[in-house]
Amino acid sequence: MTLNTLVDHSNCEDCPIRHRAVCARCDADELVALEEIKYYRSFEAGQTIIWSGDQMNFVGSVVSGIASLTQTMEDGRTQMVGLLLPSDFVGRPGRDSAPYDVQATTDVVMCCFRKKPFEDLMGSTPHIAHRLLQMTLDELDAAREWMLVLGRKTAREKIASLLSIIARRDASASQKGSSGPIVFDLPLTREAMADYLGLTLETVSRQISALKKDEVILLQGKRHVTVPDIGRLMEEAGDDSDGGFLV
Amino acid sequence: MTLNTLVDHSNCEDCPIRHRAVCARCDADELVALEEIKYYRSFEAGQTIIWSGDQMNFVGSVVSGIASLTQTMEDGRTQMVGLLLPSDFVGRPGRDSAPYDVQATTDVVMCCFRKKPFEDLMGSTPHIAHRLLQMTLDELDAAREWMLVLGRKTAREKIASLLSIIARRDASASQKGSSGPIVFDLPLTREAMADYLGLTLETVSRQISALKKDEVILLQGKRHVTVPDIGRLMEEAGDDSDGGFLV
DNA sequence: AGAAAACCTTGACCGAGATCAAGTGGACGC
DNA sequence: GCGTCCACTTGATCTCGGTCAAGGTTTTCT
Repeated sequence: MTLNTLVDHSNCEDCPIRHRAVCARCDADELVALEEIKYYRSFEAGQTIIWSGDQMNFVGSVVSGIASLTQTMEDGRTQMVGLLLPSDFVGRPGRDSAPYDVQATTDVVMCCFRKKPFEDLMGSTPHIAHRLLQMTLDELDAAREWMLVLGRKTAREKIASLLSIIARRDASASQKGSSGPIVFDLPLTREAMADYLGLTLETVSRQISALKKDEVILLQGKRHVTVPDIGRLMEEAGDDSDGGFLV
Repeated sequence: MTLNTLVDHSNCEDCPIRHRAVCARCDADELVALEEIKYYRSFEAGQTIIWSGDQMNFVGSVVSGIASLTQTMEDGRTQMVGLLLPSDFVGRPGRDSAPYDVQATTDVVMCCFRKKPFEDLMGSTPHIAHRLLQMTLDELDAAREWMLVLGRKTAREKIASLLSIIARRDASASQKGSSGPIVFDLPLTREAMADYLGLTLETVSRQISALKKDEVILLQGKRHVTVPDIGRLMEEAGDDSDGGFLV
């Protein structure tokens, strides 16, 4: 899923601009070229960034906040099909209309590039095209991993899977390497979690309570989560030992 | 889904070799270069083509038959995450190990390219890299469309969705354009359908019987299906009028 | 041909998760 | 401070699809 930070930032620490999702290696010329066609846009929590079917005249990446990709049936059933975290890429070079809604789950800042010049740049810069292919392959793997979650896991396993992804992402951001407890704030409402997991919000609530009761997680308030033992959480998720997810 | 024929073959009718999935426009030089590194492999129905985690030293495309991508949990629960039809591409340039099992659902012939030379070719031929990006984006869209099926549709809708995809693919192959009945043979066992839809085989069987009783489909034997009214079938699938699926 | 193995169907029953409904608790505006 | 709203929790009940079991049909093997 786009839950992964799709990019290796390790050799890119002092990148002068914010679209590191695209510039894996901070090549100076590419950065200058990108710099010239970029602009920022802000969105408030709850706002729809792109409607399914809309013309998309930009591509870009999330700078801060969390956006979600959702599909909706006529009768209102909705399924979240991806989460966009900071540095994740949005848009499909070569396509003109969006295949699903993109919504701001929290307040979001995006760094956008006008599509046409970006595509031109891609044509003349194989490195960017290659990077984009790698990112898209990662997203495809993550989407397929999520198909297993949606199709075959129980409600409890689904919740554990989601928490485990978020926990491990946060761990890699802050307490990387250490095997101590992981602490984070849930960036999603119960309803958003339900839409991601193919459940109802009541079931999400019940299963979170159950995991709390069994001390797989600790809660302070409704959103602040402590995971005392990530291994235990991953067992609950039914994942094989090392996780499988590309986080 | 890889259910789509991912490539526009329309201007490629007399393509002299079989990897049209890669050569969207039959550029002569590319074809010659690809020709030099290609070879064929055959697999029998039921055989595993690639094991999850295996080193993959080739990429390629399906020439005939149907292959499936599946993920399996330790306890044996399995979820099919993609169907590979003729012309669909297999492999991830730039990656060395396979993320899921690839199995021959029917007898399969694949046209393979050794990975290293193929990657070299990609580097020197932006056109191929671009094509591959487009194909991967299509697969990503299809995978996400399938997430809606897995997460939010009822058993009956799931079956109708699958039949509808197969029917429309077959229709575009044979009776294209015409609005008459569509006839095809199911290329999957009930169990494979169940694995694809996140159901049990009993439920698949029951729902197919129900669709037959309601005359949404007609059956001769267990596999030969007639769809008298594709619009009706798509209604049953819960798809919006024009389908959504990129077939 | 006959036996065995796949593959598929149908029935009876059960349970995980949905649905319906009420209530809690914190944030915010007045 | 108090009411209102929103996100969340919890309970009671129902239902869809899973599970277990038996039987039928087609294909394959000997």
